[in-house]
Amino acid sequence: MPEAQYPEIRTLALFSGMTDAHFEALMRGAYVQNFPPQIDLISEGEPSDFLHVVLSGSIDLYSEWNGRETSMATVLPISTFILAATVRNAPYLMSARTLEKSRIVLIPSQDVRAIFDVDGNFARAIVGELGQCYRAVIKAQKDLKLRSSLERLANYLLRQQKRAGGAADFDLMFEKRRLASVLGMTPENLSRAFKGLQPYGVAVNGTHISIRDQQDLERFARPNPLIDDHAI
Amino acid sequence: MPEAQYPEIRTLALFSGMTDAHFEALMRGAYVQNFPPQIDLISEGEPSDFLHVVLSGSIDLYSEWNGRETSMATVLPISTFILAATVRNAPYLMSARTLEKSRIVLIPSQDVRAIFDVDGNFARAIVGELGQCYRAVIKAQKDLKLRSSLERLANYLLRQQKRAGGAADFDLMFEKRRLASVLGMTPENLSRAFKGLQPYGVAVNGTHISIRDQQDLERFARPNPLIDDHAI
DNA sequence: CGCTATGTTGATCCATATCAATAAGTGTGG
DNA sequence: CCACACTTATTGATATGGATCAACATAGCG
Repeated sequence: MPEAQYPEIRTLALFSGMTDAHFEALMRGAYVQNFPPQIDLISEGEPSDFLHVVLSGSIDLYSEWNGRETSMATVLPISTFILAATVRNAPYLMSARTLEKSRIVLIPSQDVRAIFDVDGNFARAIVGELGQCYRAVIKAQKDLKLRSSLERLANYLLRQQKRAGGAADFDLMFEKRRLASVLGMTPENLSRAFKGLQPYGVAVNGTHISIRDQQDLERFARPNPLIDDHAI
Repeated sequence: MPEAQYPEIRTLALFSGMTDAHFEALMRGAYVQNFPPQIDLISEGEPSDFLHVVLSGSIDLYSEWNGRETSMATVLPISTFILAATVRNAPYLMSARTLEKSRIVLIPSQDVRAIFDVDGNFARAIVGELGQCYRAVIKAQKDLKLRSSLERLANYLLRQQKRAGGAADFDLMFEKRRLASVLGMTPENLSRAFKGLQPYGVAVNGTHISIRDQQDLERFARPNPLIDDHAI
């Protein structure tokens, strides 16, 4: 793996605390690859051969059952995915595909486990990461079980607005078809849900969103830090 | 904390790999307490002061939002809960209450974090535990997003049957009211769902379940290891 | 034994899915 | 650059899963 890739990976919380020797041991077997859009990287059920790091682009984590499919999450740079499967040496629970042209680092899972076994700092960093992932899924599950689809959309928009810097106008990060799946609804229902938020000052034009009266939308959405705050 | 409690906690995967010195340091600040049924142990949003270990009884993890409530999971002996909040030093995302008379060990979270900081083996054990918790929630989310309530119930019954040893007859572990909440439906809908499974050979009498033709039920339920296998 | 919580059943309502048709983008090759 | 194909988004009509409301039955429990 080319030395030029080191720095941006090294700065990830997951890798920043380990010794140079261990980090280089990890990178020795790793390699970077560019993928076109809509390429399947992994399929659920396969053994976890590689820990993946997204350097650029974006990844859709999805699952299938009985002919149905749902988007579970989106991975954006710079972060890792399928860490849990790697450390547990268990099969992937989700499939992954590129959403756009993406640059991915592949680190052999056995190398990750080998360093994990001897490097306490790396183990602690993994705890931090897994703890965060776990809490993110719990929040997603609360969102699903406690809110209607209209409420999920409203809170999603408020979260995205915050991510985009808090301005009243921003753009959706991915196509509505996928947003619907992430939010656990059909595209048709999402289309109607956007209309359902018009009375609360939400205007949609393609991927562009305007939130006219944030107070008003919040009164309806009732965002809650224990569901919506990504930092906690 | 009385010495007599040590062994059963010590054998937990989470604590079995650490040195005696560290384990005793953890136990020094810990204490055991007996709680009656229906007692709130923690509330979501509170700082994570204690890591909890259930020695006997059972615990309901639940969440609330906007006047609604949902059961997220049930904790059975002998296992820990709210580990993620403890290691991240973050507020609880779920509330916990006893379902029956329960015996709980309370270990100060700061002690857990202190040992975690110096004991690599403990850190690795926590990775194992968190990885498993994370994967369990992912499976639960797939169950919720990919299956109808009837399918969730059918697969739940098959999982419980396996847990109970695989016999055709077994008893539900908790009341239907709570089961409905865990499965993400109303009690009325659960009642009807049980009827809806009669054509597949499911008979219900109070908390007692009989699965007349497992093949038939499985043809409907289509259990999948990547959702239903707790071991993977 | 009665009180209270839980479970069942029925009637109805509502949210969301499904089906179908159209419109609007988006990319491709001539 | 346009015409075409193809995917995505919207809109309408309808079906259905599941929630809600209400009445009643049942089972624990003091």
